[in-house]
Amino acid sequence: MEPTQFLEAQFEPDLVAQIKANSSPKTFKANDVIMDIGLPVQFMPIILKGAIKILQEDDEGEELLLYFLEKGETCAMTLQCCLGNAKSQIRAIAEVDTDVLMVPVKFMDEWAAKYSSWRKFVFESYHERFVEMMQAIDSIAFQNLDDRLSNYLLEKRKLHENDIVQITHQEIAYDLHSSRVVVSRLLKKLENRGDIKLHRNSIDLSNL
DNA sequence: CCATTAAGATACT
DNA sequence: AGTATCTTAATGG
Repeated sequence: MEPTQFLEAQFEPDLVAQIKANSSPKTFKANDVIMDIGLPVQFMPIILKGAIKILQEDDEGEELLLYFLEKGETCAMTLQCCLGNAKSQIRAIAEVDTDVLMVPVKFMDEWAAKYSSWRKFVFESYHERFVEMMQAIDSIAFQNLDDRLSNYLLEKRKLHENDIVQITHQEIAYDLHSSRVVVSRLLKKLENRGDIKLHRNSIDLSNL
C-alpha cells in the first residue's frame, strides 16, 4: 500500500500535490534523535510509517514522556513553533524505524489560509495531542505506577508490532519517571502473574 | 579469563 | 514508592 495514501483521504487533491512537491521524505532508524530541545524548528514532520516518542525535560534534566506519534500524525509542538518562537520545546526520538515527510514550516500559513482540510488537520492534531497530554498528566497524578507500567508495555507492543520488546528496566524507569529497582519489582510481579516473561534486554509480552 | 552492565536481592526511608 | 548498596548473571572482547 502507498505510504502516502492517507493524504489523499483527508486533503484536497490540490493540497496533496503541494505537499508532495514541497516536502522531502526522510527515514530514521530506531532511537535516532529527530528533534531536540532548543533547536530551531524548520520542518513539520508527517509520519508515514513507524512511531516517534515525544518527551520534555524537567529542570533537573530528567525526561518526561509526553506521548507517542503514529502514522498520519504530526507534532503539535511544531505547529506552535510556527506561530511564535521557533525553538523546539521538546525532544523527538524515533521509537522504531520511521519514515516521515518533512514539510518546511514556511508553508503552514499559506496552506492554512488556502485549504480547509489543512486547517482541520491542524486543529485535530492540536486536539489529539491535548487529550494525550491530559491523559499523561492524569496518569502521573492519579494512576498507580502498576497501571502505568502495564499501559506502557501495551503501547510498546503495539508500536513495535512485536510481542517481544527490546528494552531494559532502566529505560522503562526513565520513561515512567521511576527508578530501575521499582520497575524491576513491578515487572517481576507481572511475571509471577504469568502476564509477561523477563529476559535480559527484552520482555516477552505475548500473554499480556 | 576479565570488564561491563542488566537485573535481582536486601535493607532502610 | 524510592534510594543506596551489594550480589549475580549475561555478554562481548
